[in-house]
Amino acid sequence: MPELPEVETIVRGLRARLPGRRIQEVAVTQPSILRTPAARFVRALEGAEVREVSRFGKHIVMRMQAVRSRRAARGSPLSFFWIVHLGMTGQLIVSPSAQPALPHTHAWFELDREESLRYIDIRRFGRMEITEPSAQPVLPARMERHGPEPLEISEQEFIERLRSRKARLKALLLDQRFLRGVGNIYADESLFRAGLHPAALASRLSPARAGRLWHAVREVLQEAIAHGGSSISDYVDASGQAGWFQESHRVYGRGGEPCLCCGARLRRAIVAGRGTAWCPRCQRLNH
DNA sequence: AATGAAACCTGACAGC
DNA sequence: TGCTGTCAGGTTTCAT
Repeated sequence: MPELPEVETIVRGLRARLPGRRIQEVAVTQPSILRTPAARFVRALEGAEVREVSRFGKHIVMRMQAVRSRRAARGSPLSFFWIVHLGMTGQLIVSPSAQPALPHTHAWFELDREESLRYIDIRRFGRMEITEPSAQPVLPARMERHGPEPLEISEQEFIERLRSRKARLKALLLDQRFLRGVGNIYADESLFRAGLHPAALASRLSPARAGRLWHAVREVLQEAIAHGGSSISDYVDASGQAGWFQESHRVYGRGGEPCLCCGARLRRAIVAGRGTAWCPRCQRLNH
């Protein structure tokens, strides 16, 4: 479900309500969503305080201040990361505690002021974990292998990175080790805006065309964030509101329909293992 | 290094 | 009505 713009929208919502608050009670009813053993997960989070909410690619990263153990009562406070990946259908929503749990609610975090944070995930592809408490907590090794943030990488670095790879553009944009945060919707939308074919080989791209892709990716992601993300079926922000960038999709979900630019019939096929839509006239393979 | 397929899940929808 | 097959915003793992 959620790609960078959706996760960013959720993070902004959580950032407005969570920092400074303490988790009073944790209930996990579906432990398979956890990467950390359930007992350790619950023990670490109960009583811990949210210090900071941020995004790392498609991950929500919350820096938590650990409960002071009696032994470490005089040391400096320890913190750890609480990391959430929403998979395809995950939702993290702050609701009044009195509100009954919706179906597929797999974890419940009771806050103060009669509010609770719920984790809902129909398909259960999402995962949560916590890291070791430390004065200077570190992200899991798996995440350290991710590529740069698409909105932070410079045009020059993007062009070099792109042209050093042989894969198809679509496969690269989806590869989190190349760039972190782009998924199927924004890969297709970016390629359309750059006028590049999804199956074009990265190594054969001219610097100018690679630069166009850099601009297109930024533009699409920034516009999507400004529109609160794309809601296809499940995505909602931290207060349960849908986004509206799906109204601005130019190719995603429009296979068979006319191109908004030239009127040609948009194509749809599997590229890099994922459903892909593009305009055969605006996005040519041979340049 | 790159690609493809399969696995992990539920729900919506099309077709019969 | 109900069955079957296909598809869906993602990632990981394994074989080639």
